Formats: sequence, C-alpha cells, structure tokens
Amino acid sequence: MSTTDTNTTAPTQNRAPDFIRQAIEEDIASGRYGGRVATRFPPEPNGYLHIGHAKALCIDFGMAARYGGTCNLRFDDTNPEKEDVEYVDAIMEDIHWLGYDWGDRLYYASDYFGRLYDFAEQLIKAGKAYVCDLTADEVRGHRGTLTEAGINSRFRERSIEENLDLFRRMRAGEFEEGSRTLRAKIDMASPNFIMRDPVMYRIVKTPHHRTGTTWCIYPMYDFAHGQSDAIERITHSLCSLEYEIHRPLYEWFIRELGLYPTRQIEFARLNLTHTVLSKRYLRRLVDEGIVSGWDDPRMPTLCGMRRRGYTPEAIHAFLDRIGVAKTDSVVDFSLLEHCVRDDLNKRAARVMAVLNPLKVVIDNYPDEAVEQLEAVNNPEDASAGTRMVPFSKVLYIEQDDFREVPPPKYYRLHPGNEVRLRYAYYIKCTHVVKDADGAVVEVHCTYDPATRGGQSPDNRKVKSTIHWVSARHALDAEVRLYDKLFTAENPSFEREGGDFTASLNPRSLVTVNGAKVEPSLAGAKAEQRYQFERVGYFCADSMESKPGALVFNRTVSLKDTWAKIAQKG
RNA sequence: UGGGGCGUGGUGUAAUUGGUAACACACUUGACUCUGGAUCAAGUUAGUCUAGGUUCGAGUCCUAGCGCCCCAGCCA
Repeated sequence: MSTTDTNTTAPTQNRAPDFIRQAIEEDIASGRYGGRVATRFPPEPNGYLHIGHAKALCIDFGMAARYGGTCNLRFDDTNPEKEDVEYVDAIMEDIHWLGYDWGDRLYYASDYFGRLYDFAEQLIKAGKAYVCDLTADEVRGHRGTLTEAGINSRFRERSIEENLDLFRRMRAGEFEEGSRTLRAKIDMASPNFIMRDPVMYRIVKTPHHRTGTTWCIYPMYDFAHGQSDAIERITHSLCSLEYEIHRPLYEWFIRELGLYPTRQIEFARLNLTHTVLSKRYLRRLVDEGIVSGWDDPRMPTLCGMRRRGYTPEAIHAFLDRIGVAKTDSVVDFSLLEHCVRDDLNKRAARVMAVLNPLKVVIDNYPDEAVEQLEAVNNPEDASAGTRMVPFSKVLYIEQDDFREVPPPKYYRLHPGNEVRLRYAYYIKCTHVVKDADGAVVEVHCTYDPATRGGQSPDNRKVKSTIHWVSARHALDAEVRLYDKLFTAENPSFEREGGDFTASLNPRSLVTVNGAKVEPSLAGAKAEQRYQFERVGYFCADSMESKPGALVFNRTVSLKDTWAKIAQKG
C-alpha cells in the first residue's frame, strides 16, 4: 500500500443528492430502520477488483460514511468451483487502498451456510420448497420461454417428509453432483423467469476454500444474498441493475422466512470507453498472456491502476463526477485521465527525463565545468521546495525538441534558433553533426552566460523552454509508455469475428530502453510519482524498478498541444 | 413476443419537484506562462426519443408509439 497518500473516505459534499441518497434520506426521515444506515460490499472472491467495483464499493462505503452508518465487507463465496482465497487478500488490499475500512465487520457468506441450511428446511417444512430430481437439461426444458409459461416439475408435489428426507440426504452426500436440487415452490407461470421455481441449493463436491469438505450442497446467489443481508441487518443493499429482476425473489425469501426487511436498491454499473470491465474478458487478457497479469498497468483493475500510478484520490474524484443513476451509460476514458492529471498536477514532483536522447554540445562552455542549478520541485506547491540539478558541457535533450528543418509553428531548437534550457541557460544552435546515413547525432550550440538560471538580463524572450539532462550525470532508465489497451471505444462490440481482442491497441505498451534521467531519481521508490517535465506523469514500477535499474511507468501523458498543431500540419 | 428497467448536447450528470435547460469532460479560439503543462477568458453543439393532450407555462403530469438495456446458469 502507498504510504504517501492521504487517503480519503469523505464523500464529496456539493453535489445534488442522487436517487439512492434520496431513498436513504426518506428512510431516515420516516424512521423505517430507526434512522440506521447499514450497507455492505459483497465481492465474489473469483477475480480482482476493477474500476467498476470501485464505483460500487465507493457507493456502499460512501453512503454508510455519509449517513454515519456502517458498511460490512462480505465475501459472497457460495460457489467453490470458481472461488479462491488468492483473491480475498487482494480484494481487501484494494479496498484499503481506496481508503475504506470495514473495522471488525468482515464476513463471508460461507459463515452462514449453517443458518442458510436451516432456512431451507424451514421453507421445506412450510411447503414452500421441494427437492427436484430433474436434470439441468430438463429444468431448462421446463422453464418455458419469454411468452410461454413453464411447466411444473413432476417432483413438485412431494410430501414435506420426503423433501426433508431427500434434502438431508443431499447434504449427507448420498447423491451425485447434479442429480438433484432444492427449489423454491413459487410459480412456473410467472412472467419473471427468476420466480419460476428457482434453484436454492445444488450439489457440488468441490472443496470450498473456507469450509473445506464440510458441505457438498451450496446455496445459490438468490438463496444466500438476501438472507445474508438480513442476518447482518443491512438496511440498504445497493447493487447493480441486473439484480433488479431478482428483487421480487429477494423479497419473497425474506418474507417467507420472516427476516429483517433489507431494502435493495439498484444502480447502473460503470462502463468506460476503450476498456473492458467484465471478469470474463479480463481473465482472458491474463490467461492468454495479452497482459502480464491482473496487475499489468494497462488493466482497469485497481491493482493495475495502482501500479500504473493512479491515485486513490483521482479515482474518488472520477467517481464523484460520474455520479449515480439508473441510466446505462459509457463514461469517456478521458474523464478518468483528466482526474488523474488534475490530482497529479498538484502533487507530483517535477523532474527532468529525456526519453529519446539527442546529444547537445555547448561549444563555448568550459570542458570540465559542472554547475549545480536550482530547480523548482512543484510550481503548484511551493512547500515542495527546490533541488539542485547538475549542468555541464554535454547534455541530452529530447529528439523531438530539435529539428534541422523546422515545420511551421515549431519553436523548439533548430539551427539559428535560441531556446531556454529549463532552469539553466539560453542556448542557440550553430550547427549539427551527422552520421553516415545523414541522421543528426550531435547538435552544437553556444550558450549565453548571462542567462544563468533561465533569465535574460535584457528581457529578450525565447519562445520555447526545453528539458535536458547532463550527459555525464544522467542515469539510465527503462521507461514504459502505456496507452489505452483498446483502440475501439467499445471493444466488446467490435468486429466481425466478434472477438473483443480485435481492437487491441498494438501500441498499448511501448518500452523505451535508453532513457536518460536526472540523478535525483536514483532513489525513486516503488509507486513514487513524478512528472517528467513536458512529457507526462510517471511512477517507479513497484515490481521491477530497482536502484541501478530504474523502471518507470507512464501513468498518463501531459496534454500535448503541439501534437495537435503538428497533426493539423 | 412476456416481464423488469431506462431515454436530456459527442460523453457523464443536473434542473428549486410545473416556471423558461446548468455543471464537468471533450472540442475550438484567445490571454498568460521558465513545462506547447497548469491557469484564465470566450465560444460551438441539445429546444430534453416521437406524436398528441392537460396547463398561462411541461425535461418534469397524462395517453399512445419508438428506441436501448436486462432476464430462459444447478454463475454471482
């Protein structure tokens, strides 16, 4: 976890209350839950959290915080075939990273397996549930269609005694996986599929990551979630839109069982342009080696974004701006990038780094001289202070910052032109040295000693200020330029083949090996964030950067007005 | 086709709950600047899915259409 961040759990105040806040405020006003607010964040431990989960958990934890309530963390671990402890710790780390804490309220749906089992027997005894021997295919065949009612299972009218006996034997492991299920006896003709005698329990003989082989029957989501909410006395169970259709069943179980009447409220989940946010696709990216892992800096996972250099504050700001509503929407990736830049601009220390070095020789500068020049660490934050940067006769500048033949409106270095070296001197290009192929390998300049520090006594202006590093003092670094993983706005809609990988961006990672960075970066710590002046925001890679072998990840580029001008020609 | 939900600029959210469409991102132009960054200023794009209706007045209410999303896992 980052140690330098000032994490925040405080929700933004000055925004019109969204519909969830309105609902909660109404419930508080009416005394529906005695003025209490209790929410929960219920991840399934079968993958890593991504920015979409961040929206959900910020709503869950944020609502609780706003109304002085509590938010439980509950792992929804009812499917041993898909879940693993590997994910539990990662999920907790990510929640903490976003600045939230569940105190001592860490729960697992699997903790409730015993009570859930008792609830099931309760429904059987009330004649509201039955053991069904239909195969999965038969169940599907009995379900009906959008317009036709389903048909009742031939096992629907078993006696309570038989159901009880069978269910107990299911639990005892007497039956094969898939051979029987426990189903709620509701209405096979319901226009809502979810109510057509939904499965409550299925037989699964895979060991569970927490309960081991204690159980061989597991509750379905619908038979676990609402009851878990009720057990924890959750007042507001906030979830995404696809569960709206489950609400009648959620309430049916609670009513039939006589449990705490949690209110479920649904909101639209987050969609982002140029990315995918489904576990299935994210898993494929990892499994197929398209990215290096769940924490690849191009991934929209929280661990990936953290490694990329995103801050929790930026994510909170982003989430605050997109709001909460029930409309399906797709948020522009550029809004996220804006929030990241906005945050980093205020806090990232400025340094000079040259990604594609071009040698500059100051012909009239003393051969062996070295000067230490003062540079501002952050123009947005005076308290960040200054540092000394070494200057000498031979420097590196960015290849992009020199043109032998300048295009229109180009006012960086070119023959005859004078520019400022940031915090150093004005230099004027006199001539270049080329190699056999005609490529410029050395730019020769003269400097004006009177402009030390970057100011001219005669007040003459230079149009451009460029960054540089002293050749003999510079450190080598590897720089990873990350960009959007997909070129398509909506990758999952793309292309005839129908595969979302069709729009993978071939330049989502460009590795620069010969970068030259200023010496102050020698001790860059993991996830330490910097602005490479005029280039972008970067952070030391948490996995691979070491002293002597620095690796920096580009979090996001700086806005590049020149690129736009150049593009227009 | 049954059911559930949703339609406001390129994008996302607002609109004192019936009072004359706002904020942000994006985009454009300009100012300023020791980052072509940041900042500041100005500007373009909607007459609120459509058609009727109620009303002095409708994005908000009514009616009928249209469009989009979700649901036929022993996933969550």
